[in-house]
Amino acid sequence: MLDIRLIRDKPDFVKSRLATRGGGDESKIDDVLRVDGERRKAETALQQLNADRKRLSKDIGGKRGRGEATQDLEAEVRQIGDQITNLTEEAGKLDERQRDLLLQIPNLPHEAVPIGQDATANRVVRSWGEKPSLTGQVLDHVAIGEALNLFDLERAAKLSGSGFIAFTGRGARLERALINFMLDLHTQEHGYLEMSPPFLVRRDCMIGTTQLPKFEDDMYNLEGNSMFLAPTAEVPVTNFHREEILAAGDLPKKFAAYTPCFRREAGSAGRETRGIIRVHQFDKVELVKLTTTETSWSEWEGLMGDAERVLQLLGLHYRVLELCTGDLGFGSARTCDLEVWSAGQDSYLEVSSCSNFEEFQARRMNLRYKDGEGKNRFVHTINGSGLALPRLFASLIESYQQPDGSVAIPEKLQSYFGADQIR
RNA sequence: GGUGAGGUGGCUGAGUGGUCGAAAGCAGCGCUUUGCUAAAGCGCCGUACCCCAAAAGGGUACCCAGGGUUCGAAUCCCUGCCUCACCGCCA
Repeated sequence: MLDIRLIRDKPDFVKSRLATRGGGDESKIDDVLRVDGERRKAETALQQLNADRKRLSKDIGGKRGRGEATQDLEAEVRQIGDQITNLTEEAGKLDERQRDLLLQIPNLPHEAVPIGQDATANRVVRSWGEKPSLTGQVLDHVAIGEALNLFDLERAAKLSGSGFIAFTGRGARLERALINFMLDLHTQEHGYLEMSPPFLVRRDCMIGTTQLPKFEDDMYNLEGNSMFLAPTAEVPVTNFHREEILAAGDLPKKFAAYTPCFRREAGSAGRETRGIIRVHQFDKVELVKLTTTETSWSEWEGLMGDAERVLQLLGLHYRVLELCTGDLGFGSARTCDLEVWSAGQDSYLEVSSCSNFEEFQARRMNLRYKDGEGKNRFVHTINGSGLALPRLFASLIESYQQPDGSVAIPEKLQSYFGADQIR
């Protein structure tokens, strides 16, 4: 959520930054300002009435103590009370309307974000490793997985419909090995605190991390819409300290969490849906940082490096893509995607989005910290997956497929997997 | 699911209808005095929002949340949420 004071003070700046996203959101700024003006007017009038009532009520108390008549005063205060009732309702509605509007406005892109309309303007920042040199027929992950019985898409569909996966046997073991490998790496070498959070979260949490109100159609909800299946561990983990005031000395806080993720993927049928690339439920190890204003950008770089390290240790070729303004997520100020090479698809595959939200999420969560001067400031939130499992899995078995149909296991993973190959 | 107890400022903890935004203590900050790793005294010490061009200053709201009673609610009533304890059920 943007700061209403920033919008009041620099409306043109806010509009021009929003305009770079190309979503037309800048038109909402005038609406917000109009409602804000009305709201403040109502609030000021209301406060005057409250002050009057307070003063007169005390007079009544005093007069009664002296045995004086108070009927006239009481009638006056009663009348003020009626006005207060009406104005309170009006002010409340305006306040709610302002909040609704603010929740619909995306974050301002950071000035370093390349300007562009869509994904074609995204910029490759760097790449690591080389595409694997595969000899013989190159299979995609579906063919490999089916040949080696690593997962069963047909039977998973029998259970839950299309878009679900069941890992089986060595496939399940490999997935688990990847999860354990990542968690151990992030907690033991990168200093993250492991967390195993609830997967079901309240509506307020979904608002806090910007899934709601805009993207409700993509979320699974239960219990009469009051509980949601988390679409990413970002939701429970980032909200963990919501409505708290942290000490600056306790920041940054770094969390690593493995959870399943649940997404309806409404409207994405037919897009990138082959195999296990886009499913309704997938496992992911997520990284979340809560930082101060001063350190958030270096922490963002660091988080990205931590996620990249997984790919490096697994020997997977990847590239880092900086998203342009038009492709940036709703709440993000700046995002880089990590994309691994998919030999089977002969293209890159997103496995992680590393985003810095600056204050945007913290304002929604009311998550603050006390800085060195004792002032309360909003925490900066950063997250990125480290990484989405099915896609990482797909890239891995495609990259390490052997001419004889087996799959080699990277050295770092062997102790977790318990073997050096799958055949 | 049942029964009981309870939710007050960073913490402890007073406060049962009127000058209570809230005693006191602890913690924290500042000053003074004395001065060997400290003590004493004094002062300050919540958050949000609004008014004001801004500062100064002023105001309103907030004692879990939402309603209600009342001229007036931390205080009385109702509902909800949460915490704790015990019982029941259960992986």
